[in-house]
Amino acid sequence: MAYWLMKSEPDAFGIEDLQSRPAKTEPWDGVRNYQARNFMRDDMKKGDEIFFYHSNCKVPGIVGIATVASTPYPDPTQFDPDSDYFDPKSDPDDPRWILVDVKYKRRLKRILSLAEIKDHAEALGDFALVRKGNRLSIMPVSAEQWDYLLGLEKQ
DNA sequence: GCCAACGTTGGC
DNA sequence: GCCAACGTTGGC
Repeated sequence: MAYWLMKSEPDAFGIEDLQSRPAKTEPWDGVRNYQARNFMRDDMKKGDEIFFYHSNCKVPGIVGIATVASTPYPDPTQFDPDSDYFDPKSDPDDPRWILVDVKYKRRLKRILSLAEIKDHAEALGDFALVRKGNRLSIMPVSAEQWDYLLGLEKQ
């Protein structure tokens, strides 16, 4: 099993929104970055665990845990002219944008803020989240990093 | 609201 | 294929 971190802006879609969805599950649509897409398309497996991260907000940080709840499939919003994520260049016979469903598991007992995570950058090793200029919205987390961060939750 | 960092686009 | 211009991300 692999571990991931996925960013979302709480103003648009936060952990509470995921929790309140039917089946607590939501298609992770709108990803329009190839590297992030490739993680979903090529590497994610059903049951993988995800840190749910709130970005672009007052206290950015990890707020909960979700799981990968589907195999990869085409993001329907790319073919919807009314969607913000419509991509006229995407060919329905060879869809450009692929997503997975994400399912709510639990909230953390406390937010692990980006500031706190940065304080532990050394122990976390080469963690994409705290790399300078990082803008990836989906990134891998190693088992060691996962365990370390969950350990912080209890402190 | 500012701006640094980064990805994408398109002219040449 | 280069690279300037532009748009977006996301912390602060």
